[in-house]
Amino acid sequence: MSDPFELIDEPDGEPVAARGFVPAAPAPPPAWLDKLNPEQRAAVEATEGPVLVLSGAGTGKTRVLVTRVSYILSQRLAKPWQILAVTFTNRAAREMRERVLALVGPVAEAVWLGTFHALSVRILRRHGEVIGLKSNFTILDSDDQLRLLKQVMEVDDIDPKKWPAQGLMGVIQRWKDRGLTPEKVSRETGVDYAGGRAQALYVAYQERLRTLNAADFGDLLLHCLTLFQARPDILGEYQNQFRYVLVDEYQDSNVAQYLWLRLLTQANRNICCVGDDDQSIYSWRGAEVGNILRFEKDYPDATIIKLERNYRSTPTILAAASHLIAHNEARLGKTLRSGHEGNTDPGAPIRVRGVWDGPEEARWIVDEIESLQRSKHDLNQIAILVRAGFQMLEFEERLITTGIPYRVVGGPRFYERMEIRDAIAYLRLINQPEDGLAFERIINTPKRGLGDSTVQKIHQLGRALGVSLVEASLRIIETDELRPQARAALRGFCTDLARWQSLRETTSPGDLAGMVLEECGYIDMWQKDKTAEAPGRLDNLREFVSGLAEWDTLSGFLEHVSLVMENDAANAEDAVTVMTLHSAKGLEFDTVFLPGWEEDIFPNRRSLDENGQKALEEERRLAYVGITRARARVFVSFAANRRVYNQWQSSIPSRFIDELPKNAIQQESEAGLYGNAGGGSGSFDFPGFRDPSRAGSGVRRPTKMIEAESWESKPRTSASSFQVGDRVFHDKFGYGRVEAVDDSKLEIAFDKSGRKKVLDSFVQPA
DNA sequence: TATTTTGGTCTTTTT
DNA sequence: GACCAAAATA
Repeated sequence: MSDPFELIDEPDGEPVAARGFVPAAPAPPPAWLDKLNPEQRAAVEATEGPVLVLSGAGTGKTRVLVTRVSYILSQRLAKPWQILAVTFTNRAAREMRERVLALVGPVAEAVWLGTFHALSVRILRRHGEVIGLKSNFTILDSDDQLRLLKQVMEVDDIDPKKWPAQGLMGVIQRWKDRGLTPEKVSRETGVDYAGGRAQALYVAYQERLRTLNAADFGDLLLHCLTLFQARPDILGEYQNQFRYVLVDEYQDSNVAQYLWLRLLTQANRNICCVGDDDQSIYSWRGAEVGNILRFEKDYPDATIIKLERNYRSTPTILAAASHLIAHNEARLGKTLRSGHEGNTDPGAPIRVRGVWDGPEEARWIVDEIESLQRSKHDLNQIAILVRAGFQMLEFEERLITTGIPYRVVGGPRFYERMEIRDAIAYLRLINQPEDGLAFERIINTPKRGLGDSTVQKIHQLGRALGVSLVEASLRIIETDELRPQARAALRGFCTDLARWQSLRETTSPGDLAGMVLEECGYIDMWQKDKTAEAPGRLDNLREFVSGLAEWDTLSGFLEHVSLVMENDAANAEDAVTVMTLHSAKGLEFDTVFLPGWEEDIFPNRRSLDENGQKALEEERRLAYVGITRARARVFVSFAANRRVYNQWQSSIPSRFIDELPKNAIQQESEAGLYGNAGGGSGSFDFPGFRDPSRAGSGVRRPTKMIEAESWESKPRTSASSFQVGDRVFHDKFGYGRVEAVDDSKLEIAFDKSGRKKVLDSFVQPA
């Protein structure tokens, strides 16, 4: 790629002049600036001083960030490595990098661009010794964290039934999110966990991490803060280096990230934060909307720019989203309006459909996808967005049976599979012998006759001598502590490990991994395994090894794995996307399906129970995010019955459905289900559901639901023990009389709630 | 030590 | 109903 701005200067290490930098000869404004609207352009050109860009959905937020970086480079306001651009997700970082590269060329490679976590790692790899981390430290995933914490709690005799490790993990993580090291935890919420020992356990946990030369996710930020505070000289270097700082999705930053930014920017204050309070959906993870709300207080001289022109969605979709989000009270207040002025086409209405149950919902959605496919729609432009991961299964099944290609984002992740984690554990141990968690994971995988008792002994010795498990193993095989069998096996393992370690310098990671897995017998183990999933696991291992070939250092690969838990290859082909609403933020599609709009699912019950009104508003923001992902078509659906675990439960349409403007939606319900078969829209009631008192009027006699059911290959449930005319009682709806029986589905005229379809397992004879 | 059985938990969202 | 961890059994 050409480089019109001649920016590939050799790095000079030290910035020429930290402040008052004026380009010798200002370059003419690049042509791509003209493609911006006035607000966007203002946000790009306001390079000096603090800037807050309040950017509604689809208003060109990423474009502003990308252009701003490019602008700073093209105007020679800074060298590439003097720009710090922070994103929230790896995907956002990748996209931003690609787009900046496209605008200004390969110089952009040198920009410090990445997630908070990735950038923190970069800093810690360099200066970690200050806070006691060697530069090859391991980053633990949540699995390892939990395992480690369990060990710590066990030492302290905490009853895992009473105080689950997961709970303490949450407490500690929230502390870390707020930038609290163990000493700083005082009267914070959560100290009374585990009978008031939470803080002591936090201390112990951090100590264990240190001896393992490891850090968890929260530590990456936290250690940076400690480092900056302990060594003003190092902080000063970074402050000097980063002349311009840009932050994406600022509304999702937590306290630790806020402090991180503040430390790095307090010298020259050229910070530009972009965010949207209406899309703040991570408070459960410690995000503080307060950060964006207090920006003006922190920087009284801040320039504030609002982006409200939406170029993504049809006016109908915008109207629906705006109407919905207007139900929230805590807002900075922005109004989205269409960026295409004079456009008279409002676009298709949002289709809202009620169905009988989950499988029916999946069937309807996939049918719609098929018909879109027939009319030549790009499958990549279609997404099914669910509230929670478990909802995805239903759609996957249906997509598989119909043969429509799909991909699941954020689903079962490649690197979390057991065999992959095992393989990684081998590599981790080779890379970093102190990694005791990796050691424990693989010491007896494949089986070497080194069971619990042996591991316990190694542990004991290790703790007594204060050395790593590998070191302890080496010592213990020189003694008679272990039985001859175990001793020989352990000796063999140690010898192998030493040999692999020595090969690390001379062998590529890919070759090394292949060799290790072969020699340790891991491949063999799965080949001997006759279970159904064994071949798949071998495939995964093969893919794993070949994927490794792209890396030239082992540590580089391991870092990638721990920061990017997804397998980002193999994503090109035409496929429908299935993912959670959370991971959909920042993306856009022509067509979006939003299933499961039912009370307790969406808004999520647990969330509401825990955080009440605040949570409801966050759920509503999530709905807003979902709708605004769509350019042209939105489909909302809800089912009258859901299977939860093994039980059927009847459900009520989500309150968010009522919050959509009636003139923007087209309501449709399954024949017989809501009494408006034949497609009359107009009224936005769902008789018999929302307003039981009116259920009687206009309810057409339900047609049989078997038609749909017969598609299922599942065996029929045995016929109901109820008969027409029986008096029954239902927990939710009270007393009633059975009007019709269809397998296990009953149609019942309830005395108080009108006529409903329910499953026989929910009623009892009255 | 290895395998089977039981019992408990899961379904909120992720770097 | 599926998955995991701990307990019981071979």
